[in-house]
Amino acid sequence: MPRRASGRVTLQDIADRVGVTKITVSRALREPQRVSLPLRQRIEAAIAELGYIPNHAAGALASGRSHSVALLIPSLSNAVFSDIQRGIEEGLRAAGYQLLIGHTGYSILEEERLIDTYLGYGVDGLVLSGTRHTEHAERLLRRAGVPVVETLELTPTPLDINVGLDQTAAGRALTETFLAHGYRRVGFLGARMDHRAQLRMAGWEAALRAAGLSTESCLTTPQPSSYRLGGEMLGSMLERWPALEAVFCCNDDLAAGALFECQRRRLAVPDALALAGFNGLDIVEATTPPLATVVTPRRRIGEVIAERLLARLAGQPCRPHSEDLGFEVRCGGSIG
Amino acid sequence: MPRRASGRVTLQDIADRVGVTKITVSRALREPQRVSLPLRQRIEAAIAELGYIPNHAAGALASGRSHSVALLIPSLSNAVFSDIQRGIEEGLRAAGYQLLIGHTGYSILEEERLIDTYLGYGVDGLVLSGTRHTEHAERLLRRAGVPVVETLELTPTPLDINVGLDQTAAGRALTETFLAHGYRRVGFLGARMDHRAQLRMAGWEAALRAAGLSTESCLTTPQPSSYRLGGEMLGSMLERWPALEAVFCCNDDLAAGALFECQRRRLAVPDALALAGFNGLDIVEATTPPLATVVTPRRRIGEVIAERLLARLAGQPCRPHSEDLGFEVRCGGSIG
DNA sequence: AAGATGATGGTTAGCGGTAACTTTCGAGCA
DNA sequence: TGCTCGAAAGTTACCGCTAACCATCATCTT
Repeated sequence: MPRRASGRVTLQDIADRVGVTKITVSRALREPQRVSLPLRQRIEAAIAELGYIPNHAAGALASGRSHSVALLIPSLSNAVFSDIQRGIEEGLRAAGYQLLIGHTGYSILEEERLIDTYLGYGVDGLVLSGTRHTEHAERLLRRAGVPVVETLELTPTPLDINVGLDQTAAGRALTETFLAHGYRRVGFLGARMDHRAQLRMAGWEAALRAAGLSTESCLTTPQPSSYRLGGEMLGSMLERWPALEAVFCCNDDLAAGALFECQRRRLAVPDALALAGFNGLDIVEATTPPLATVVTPRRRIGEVIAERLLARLAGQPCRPHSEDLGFEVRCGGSIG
Repeated sequence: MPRRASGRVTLQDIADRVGVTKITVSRALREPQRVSLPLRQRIEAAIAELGYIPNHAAGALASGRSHSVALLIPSLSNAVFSDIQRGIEEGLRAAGYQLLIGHTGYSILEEERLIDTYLGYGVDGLVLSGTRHTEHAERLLRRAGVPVVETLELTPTPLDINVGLDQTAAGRALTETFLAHGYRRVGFLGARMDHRAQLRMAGWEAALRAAGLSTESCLTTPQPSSYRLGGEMLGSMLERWPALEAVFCCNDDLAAGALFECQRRRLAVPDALALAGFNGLDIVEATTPPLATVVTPRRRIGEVIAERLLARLAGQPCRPHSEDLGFEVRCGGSIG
């Protein structure tokens, strides 16, 4: 009895070809040692010959496992997320899991939509950037019964697994480095102002408050970061607060843009103005002077996520918890 | 009869709750106008109350359509791909399609694996970066019966839809711009050396050959591009070919790294050395001087991909073809 | 008033796999 | 020789959903 004419090759086609039942073919693929060698070889030959593509939708439906994990990231062009992705992917691949990616564009609504989609495909785990989600998304996640990782920032109330670093402490530490070098008028320059940027800014404020200094010189925008924007915003800040001695930019891109603007204005860094960024991307070492920054352990975060996820997928239970992987303040040459 | 205790909420649970059959619930979701208003409202209430997550794996299995499209990209951190992604996503979302992303790390083997995975999930379309694939991948794609887009570069033998630009012509045009400005010793600096980098290099060679000039000053590496690497490689080139007048870097990151290195060496750009990159990313306008580059219509490429894909998904047939969206050479200030 | 019509909802049969149990059969052992 | 046992393959049922067809009933026709 022929299968639907148009359709793709199924297990049944392979089975017919070899003269066995489809469960045997299924086993030859998933548990080869359970099928005798000669038969297995004939099955493999038939698979190659007919060009069989396993239907994961069907497999996931029947077994409840898909051997894939979804990672939802706010931005594709931000190197922060690509480092984390690499760490996760490397760990998962070794265990036979595929990493699927979704792009949220910093929108928790879009995140919700993707959570729904990927859970609907039956992914075995989910990694989210950040700890803020829609109410509906949290409900979905709780009911889903799969391990969920929230990453980058830390939260006292993790949904499940939380791996990251204390963004506020990092912002504070960097600001205190400025203070330790004698700077007093330290501004904050922020773009996008997603939750992590807000936390860093809170750290900046806390450090200044603790030192009894003004937190007035603060310029933020919801626009996405770019080199151009960093330059423009630095211009605005200098115009508005000419006595500014140092600027903490909420990420490296903005800081680099600010540095380029200083170069155009022939404003010496760090003598006339000190600068710092956040993340420790490639560019901070390329500029002259190298930029001060907070180096975040992104690769390591990805690796730890993969480890924790695999442990859970292997059946190891654990209760919600946070892991703080720390950070490192680096002075570069832009704080002097 | 109770459903499995542990499991998630299914259509049947909603149906039981409301007192109808599951097909009615299914219709309420997919074709609301086919279900009477009062009943629909009761169904919607039950869905909200019980927290139903549709199982797309099952839906895709039963219907053969998943309302999702996969995009496979070589690198997450490269802004080139994020621009394309944005263009595609915007177009697809309006039509109710989800864009799923896979990361190949410039490996066609990994690409093959992801093609297999996503086809196995029943995606309705596939967008690939580049035109080179494994033999097995091409076989899978041909059999899959879904629209396939190859993008960025052009090929005389597209699998299906091909949208991009002529990388060789672009490399040649940029090199000819150097020549038009009187430069004679024009080097090529390339990293990663994926297929597109090779095509650009071929354009550089062709332009120099046509002008009867030497193609000796060429330095390439399989390492991934970075600012640091651009600086280091420029150093090597200057050491080896001190008389070099201009360098065509195979992308903007390398060019920026090279420019930073020139600044460190107090080598005036473009007076002592001219530089150019490729792609037209944000950074080329941020540096001093702005970098010469080839601006590629990435966003537009993404939009056109979405258009073509949607036309095909709506049933409009078409035979394999290529679309050339062109490019624009921009001199910045680094060619003088 | 009888049949045609359209709106609404139900029935049946799968999509392509896998889990769990069962059958078959030859080897090993007392 | 009779029995147990394990390896190898088969049977059955079902995962959650949708296509295609069918049943029902109020509303129109003429």
